[in-house]
Amino acid sequence: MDKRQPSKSNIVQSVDVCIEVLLNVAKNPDIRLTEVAQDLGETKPRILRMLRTLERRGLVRKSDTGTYRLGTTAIILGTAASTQVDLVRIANPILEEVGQKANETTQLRIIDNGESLCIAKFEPMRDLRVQAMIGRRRPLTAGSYKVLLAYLQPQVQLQMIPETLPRLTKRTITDRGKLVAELDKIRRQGFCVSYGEVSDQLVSVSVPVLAFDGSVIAAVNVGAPAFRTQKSDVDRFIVLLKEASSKISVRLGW
Amino acid sequence: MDKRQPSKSNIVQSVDVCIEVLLNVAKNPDIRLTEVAQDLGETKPRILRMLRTLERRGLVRKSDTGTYRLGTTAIILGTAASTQVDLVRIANPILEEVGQKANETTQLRIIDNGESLCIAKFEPMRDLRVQAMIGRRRPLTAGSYKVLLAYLQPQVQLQMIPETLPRLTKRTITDRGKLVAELDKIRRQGFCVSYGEVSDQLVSVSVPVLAFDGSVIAAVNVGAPAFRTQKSDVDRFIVLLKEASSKISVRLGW
DNA sequence: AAGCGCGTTACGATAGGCGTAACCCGAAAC
DNA sequence: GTTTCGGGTTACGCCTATCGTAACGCGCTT
Repeated sequence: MDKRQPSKSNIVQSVDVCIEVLLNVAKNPDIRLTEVAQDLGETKPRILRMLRTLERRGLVRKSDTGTYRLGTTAIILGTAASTQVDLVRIANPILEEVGQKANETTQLRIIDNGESLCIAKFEPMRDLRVQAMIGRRRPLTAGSYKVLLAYLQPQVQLQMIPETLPRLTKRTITDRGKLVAELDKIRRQGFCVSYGEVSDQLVSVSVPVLAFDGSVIAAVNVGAPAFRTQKSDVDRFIVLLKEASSKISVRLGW
Repeated sequence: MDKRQPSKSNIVQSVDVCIEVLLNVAKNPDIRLTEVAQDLGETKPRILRMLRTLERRGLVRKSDTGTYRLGTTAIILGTAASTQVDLVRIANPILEEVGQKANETTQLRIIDNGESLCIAKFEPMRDLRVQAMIGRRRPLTAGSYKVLLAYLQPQVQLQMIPETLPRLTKRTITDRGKLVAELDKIRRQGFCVSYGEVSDQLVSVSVPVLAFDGSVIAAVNVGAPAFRTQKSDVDRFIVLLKEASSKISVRLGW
């Protein structure tokens, strides 16, 4: 999969390492110099230079105990980004609308690096709700995020499905054949409902967001606790999500 | 101002340039390679390598017309950052609370590079409201953000005040002597109200967030259209902001 | 056809950045 | 108290990653 060309490349290695450092700090708040160096297999002086450079620009901040976190410049970058990435900018108000109507958590997910990645979300104001998190990754093969897989070209699809399917709960599909059959069914019906495949006691409904040529751009999703979700609710979610999906497609320019 | 030490430095220049590129793309969405190179006074091949490296990691995205925008990784970085920067994480719900009660826009601003910088905000749900933007900078010498200046050490304060004060509206203070006197008054009363100093027709109220030692960390702010803001409203805002400020101070650990 | 300007590639020269080694310092160990 | 350890930091000489020049392709305008 992840084939990085051995040395022949037109990228700047030190910059690339520095990005790794930044992402590492993002993932592990309050990490120390030595840990970063170990994680990335680099030397301490090198990482120190990188962190100092990042700190000077406010991308990371060093606490007085010597640990590193992201800094204010990263916040600015992020908010700028969410207005610049069309998909997110357009989907955000729509996710909120669906979330308000369903009174449950909604998400926008894309395929990234063989996984599904949450890039926008809405959580309703109620005590008990599904927790979503921008940046969180999930396998493509479990839960209703399977829709992302279902609309790929067959050969791409197959190479996205790993040999062994990770089992998250007892309901997770772990047989490749069964999964492919399920994907076929999803494509025919245009949505996917998952009962406790990712987390027990959670229902998840997803609908694909399609481009003009039928290729899949993203998935919109409602997640809810199973105990308060009737069949009729699921049906309602599907309708809401289908509306949302086509609204996003249109506003993206098709 | 912008003094970069000639060569003696323990930072990685290529990384530093790359950050400049990133910030440049953030500020100018849909910018082209050549423009970036010109803006930064660098050669095109160099910037091309940088952009490619950033693109590979999803920090920027190249459109099919050859323009660059921030990418999804930047969004992830940003949301991670806003949970990692203590001040922002703590202030956000408090800003929302004040904003709901005042039914006007609230902001959290810090001193950054001789300017005031918005790092968190809340906008109420009403048709006409003050627009706030994370990342937007304003001079320290105009508007109620003067509170940030008012609580600095006198000598630091003076060196933050430029020779000539930028005039934004006819109400902006442009005389250094008058400004210093005003700052003294602000420090004594503990807040600052600005009527149309930054934008005509806008009222802005700010209260400092202080550390245990009395040094200023940030400012919390309410901004509102003048026509619907009575003296009594301003007084109410001041009370709300003072509560908010001390709540933030406490939750920061003092 | 010629000219322009953008993005891109190739390549040889060089200085930027690398790792090694050593140092500092506080905390833990003894 | 001294010693040891491990974190962070500095110094410096070698080397290669990275740079800029120059040239190319290509689309659009003239």
